[in-house]
Amino acid sequence: MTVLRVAAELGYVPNMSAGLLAAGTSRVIGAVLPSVRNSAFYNYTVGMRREATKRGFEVITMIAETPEEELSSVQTLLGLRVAGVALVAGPHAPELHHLMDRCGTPVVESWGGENAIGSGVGYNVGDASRDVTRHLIAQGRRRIGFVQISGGGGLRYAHRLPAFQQEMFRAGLADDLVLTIRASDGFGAGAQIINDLVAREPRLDAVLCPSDIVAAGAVFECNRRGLSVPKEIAIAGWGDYDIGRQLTPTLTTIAPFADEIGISAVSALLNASDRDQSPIQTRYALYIRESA
Amino acid sequence: MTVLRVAAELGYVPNMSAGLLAAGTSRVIGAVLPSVRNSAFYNYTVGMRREATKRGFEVITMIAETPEEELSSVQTLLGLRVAGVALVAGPHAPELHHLMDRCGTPVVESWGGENAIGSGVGYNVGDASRDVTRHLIAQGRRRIGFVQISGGGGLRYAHRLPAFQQEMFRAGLADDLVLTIRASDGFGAGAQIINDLVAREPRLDAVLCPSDIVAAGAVFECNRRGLSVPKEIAIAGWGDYDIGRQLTPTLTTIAPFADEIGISAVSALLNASDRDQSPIQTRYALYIRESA
DNA sequence: AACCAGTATTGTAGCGCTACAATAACATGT
DNA sequence: ACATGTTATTGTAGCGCTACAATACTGGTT
Repeated sequence: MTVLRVAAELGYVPNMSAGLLAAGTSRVIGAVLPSVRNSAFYNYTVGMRREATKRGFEVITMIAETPEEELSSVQTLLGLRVAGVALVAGPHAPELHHLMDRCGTPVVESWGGENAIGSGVGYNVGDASRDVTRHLIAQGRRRIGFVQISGGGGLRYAHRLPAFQQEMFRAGLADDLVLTIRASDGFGAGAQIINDLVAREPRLDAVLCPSDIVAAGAVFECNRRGLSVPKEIAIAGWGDYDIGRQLTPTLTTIAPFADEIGISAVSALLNASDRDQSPIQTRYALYIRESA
Repeated sequence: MTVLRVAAELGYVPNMSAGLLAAGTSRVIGAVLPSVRNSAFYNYTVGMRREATKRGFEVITMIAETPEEELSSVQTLLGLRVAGVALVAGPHAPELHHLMDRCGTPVVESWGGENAIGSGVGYNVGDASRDVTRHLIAQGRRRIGFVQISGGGGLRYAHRLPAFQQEMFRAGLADDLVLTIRASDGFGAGAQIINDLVAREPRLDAVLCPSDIVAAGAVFECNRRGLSVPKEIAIAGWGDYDIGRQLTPTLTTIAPFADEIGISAVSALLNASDRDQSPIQTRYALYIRESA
């Protein structure tokens, strides 16, 4: 036993490469993230780490902003012979599908569900979108604008718009007040969307934003214009970010329970033996606060 | 050559463990981050990836929220026999120093500088703090509150308070309006600090916040109280986060050029052969905007 | 004392590569 | 034709571990 003490003293760390090479399995799982600027992805990693630690695994993450970077990250991870790869839904390099099919390493794709690579984990974005829309309609809002995100992130939320339009149609309301912004716009988009939507519909009385960040930007712009939220206009966010709780008014939003996605992703990865390919649904909630 | 095509077709990825074991070196560098909830750390990883890619390396990151997690992350990375380890300044597990000393793997510690493990990379936090303080004093502010962060993150900013106090003393002003908040408080801290500081000094005319997030919270609280920013009270942030540009008023802040820290960290790691242990100073800037 | 099942110990092949030695093929000069 | 230098090809040891076979010890039976 004392040999271990001395070993530790000397800074010895077992060579995982060798161990892995000999044993053929490692206790490391790899996650590829498309940027980590928002707390949702952060919570996702927290969930992954919690579940992984519980089962004696470690999580290493690689950040990839483009499909090409994602592919090369996955190759690195596969080269390291990780026990599993956790992907996030989004546009993938075409080779990636092929690679994951043949490599034999378990994969999950989170935040998407639909025709995922490997098993899918995510919450029902369509239902969530329906919930917010119904809530706004029930409030008596009639001219509701919808803002969607283009580019990579947009893919994760493909079901939002159809669900919105379906609900609007069912209520006999116009569902064409739709605006598309670039994914990277951050807070700055908020001002833009209020300008554009008001220009198109002066009597605009609600906006459904793709994230709390955009929603916060929209609230700032409404303040500048002297438009009162929620009296004259309702603003709904998405993602339950910190800022939504602190803003005046606090933001009504969809909370995606991102940590549960992480937990389920790791579980799916490590139970990949039982070929239960049915997508895992995680929970979400509509938090009704002051802004809508 | 066609064999490579077939190999790729079959989803073959070279086993890095084997290659590493044989060659003794990998082209992967490992970074350990203490959470990635703010854009500063994100930009840091962007810089690291840019520089690493340029030199033909990959970056894998592990997130560790406690010194123990950090230690175990480093062990995993060392087990993987990465080419270098990039740490972020903060409280480390005592074993970590010892481990890094003996393991022979190059290390850098970023965001700190002072008595770093391995080579240090960071900007001069003291100078930055001095700059903001001088700016506030030059504006005619006299009763300036200073908010610091306790816990892990606080260590990265240890030089802020002394620099502030030095400048205040030099200007003949009271330097004891100091408040300490917990690192994790986010936006919520903003309200708290305005309450506490005003209670201690009703004629408070400026606050130096530890982050733009806290500063934004403070601005929100001032709005609620009907305190006009910057007319009655100046609010300075730190970190140049997105929100600071979008808030009304926009936030005066310190921009740390985090991507440069990342670039320098990777350079230091890969040039570790030349034992140039002198800390690397990266740039920063005081962005004077509306709030102060 | 001889036997056997059960347990602890030691020894060794081999994981998939890379580095480099050994060898083969070739060009050049006398 | 042969020696010599130069480049291309092939072969092989070994990186640090793990899995498992081989062997050495137990203690309880007959």
